[in-house]
Amino acid sequence: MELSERKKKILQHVVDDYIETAVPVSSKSLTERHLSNISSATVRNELSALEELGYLTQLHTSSGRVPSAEAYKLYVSDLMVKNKLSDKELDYIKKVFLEKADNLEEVIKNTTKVISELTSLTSVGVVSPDVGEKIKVIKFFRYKPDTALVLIVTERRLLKDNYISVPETMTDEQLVEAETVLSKLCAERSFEEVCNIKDDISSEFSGYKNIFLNLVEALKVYMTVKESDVVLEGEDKILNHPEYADINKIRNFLSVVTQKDKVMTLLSGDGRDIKINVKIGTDGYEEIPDDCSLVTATYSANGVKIGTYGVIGPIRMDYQKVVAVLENVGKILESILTNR
Amino acid sequence: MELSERKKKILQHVVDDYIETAVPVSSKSLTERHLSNISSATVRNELSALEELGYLTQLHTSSGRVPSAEAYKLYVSDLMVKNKLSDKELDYIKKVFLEKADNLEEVIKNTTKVISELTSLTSVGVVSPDVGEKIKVIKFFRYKPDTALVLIVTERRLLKDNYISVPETMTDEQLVEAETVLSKLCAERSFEEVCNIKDDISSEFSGYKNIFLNLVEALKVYMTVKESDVVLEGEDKILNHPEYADINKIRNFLSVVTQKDKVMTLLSGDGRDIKINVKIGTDGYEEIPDDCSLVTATYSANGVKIGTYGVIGPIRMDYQKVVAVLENVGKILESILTNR
DNA sequence: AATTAGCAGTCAAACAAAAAGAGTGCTAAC
DNA sequence: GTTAGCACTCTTTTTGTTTGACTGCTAATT
Repeated sequence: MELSERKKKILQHVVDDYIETAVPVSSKSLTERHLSNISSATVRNELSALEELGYLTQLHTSSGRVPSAEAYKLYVSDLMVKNKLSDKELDYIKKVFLEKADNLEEVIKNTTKVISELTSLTSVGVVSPDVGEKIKVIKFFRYKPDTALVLIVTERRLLKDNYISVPETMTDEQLVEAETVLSKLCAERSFEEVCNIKDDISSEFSGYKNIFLNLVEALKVYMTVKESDVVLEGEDKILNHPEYADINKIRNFLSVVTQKDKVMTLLSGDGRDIKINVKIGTDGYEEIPDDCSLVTATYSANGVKIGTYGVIGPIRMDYQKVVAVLENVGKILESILTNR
Repeated sequence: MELSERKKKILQHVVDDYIETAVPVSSKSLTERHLSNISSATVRNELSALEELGYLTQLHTSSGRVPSAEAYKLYVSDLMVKNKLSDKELDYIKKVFLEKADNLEEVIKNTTKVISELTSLTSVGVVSPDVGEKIKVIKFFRYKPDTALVLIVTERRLLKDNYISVPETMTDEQLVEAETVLSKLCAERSFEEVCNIKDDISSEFSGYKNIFLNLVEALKVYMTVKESDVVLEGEDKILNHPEYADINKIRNFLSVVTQKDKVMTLLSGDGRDIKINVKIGTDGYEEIPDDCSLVTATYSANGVKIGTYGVIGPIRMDYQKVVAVLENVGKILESILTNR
């Protein structure tokens, strides 16, 4: 059912005010602040109707109204006035991204830092797994007699956190040889493809079968999101929100947010095309406390999805600001990543 | 002034009980629980004297006694009975350290995880900077036309988080050449020494002066503690302590603990020989909230200090357990690191 | 001289009752 | 459809009272 214009307007003000003050919104305050042309009694009737429709709730019979999860959803999709960031904020974003960042990981870290700073919320970022990434070069670096560091250069980043064991009997020359051969084998293929050529290794490569199998294991690690790919920033920001005055709520929130694996499943869920994605309330996601929202955006370079970033915080968050920040950061981020 | 045996005993019980219950300790409870041979009135006299001496405080005139920072210090150094860990706990520690860990960083992460788990406190770990470390090999890996990854193998670890820029005009062969030459130059010298040979580069090396200068910059990064060398675990554990029921206290604590640079300065301060180092209350350390303690231990391999680890938490913490955990983890850690 | 019993005094915490205040819902008039 | 006005509800704040856990002190005891 479509709401009347007036209902929409009133609902918008309720959400606006509630986000601003964290106090249940009364009919009187609405007329005083925004609706001087109609009486509080009229507003009361409308509020009552909006409650009937499921957009508002009351904590008790004689309290003001609080938006429901449904109301927030409508607010974000329809009601909310899109905000622009101040010049100061824009400058801040630009400044941070001007800093030297040699690799994707640093860029993500900067991103979450900026977002958390500007929104005063906990921010999360994750790099998508490398499943479809094309490999450019593979390099082995033996630094212990039986262990070698694996370096993998892909289109977008340099992976360097994996080790394979090599036979101590293998000479350095043989290892270089293996490197050359396997690099050739993998070049221009995606992680997925490389993992699937397990069986038909031609005679040319057969001497390095063991190393290759180790390599495949290493690749697999990068094909699912790793904990180290999840970046969190400002976990403590939640403490500044009045509705989190209760220790148990904080504990609950932190227990979600400090477990990176939980955050991973949260973020990996949405592979949709929508740029900005808002999950309000549980929305069926068990991982989030039901008074939380998750607002995320995906970023891509040259049309390929690189990762997801966003904020997680109380359902009563400043969506105007959050969306504005995510959009602006997104723009800058994409331009940086595309020009690499 | 030396305390009488009886005073010591009473003080010990007060601290024990207070650590256990978090409730101010009364004369009656002391006689009931531990001192059935003397009357509560006598204990009251002793408590009063101990308060006079600065070891105990009262929250208000008719409350039980709470240990002062001084009392905790005395408790840890003199009074406390050293505890042994249960077999279960020992097994747990051993199990964790049996897991494969290819590098020092992973070992530290495991260490902090174990400590936080067993003590229910926030634990911190930091790897000492590499100032005096001897370099074994240096490797450049060009992964973008103008950027190369620097790999440095030292006695204790593989450093791989630094990039230098190289002229695009430089061929891969020249880079390998530079690598060989500089590796030779640096081998068996410490970071410090390498940084100081800036001037007298002999003609043999002079062709790579620029690269060398870049390399020195990279080395310098490892000569001070970096944020990524600081590991924190269980930041949320503080929420389980009853004296941290106040949001502001939590905020205060978390603001220290989430800023790795603050933790860095905290941990880098103590280069003393003492194995276990206890800082109770502020003790002049501005960084710690004054109702917190920091208990740390340094670990070394083959006589060289490798880093520091420990716990940070409320002044009322289970020092018996903390010390026991740190000592046991320390033993295992040193044996692992020494045998590498 | 050290110990102890006993008691008065103190203070926080728990409880209860009352008052104040903010809002709504409803009715009747406009 | 809108609005004024009032009764009603429920929270929050205030105030007062009681209870109980301690201590400190004094005077008696060992």
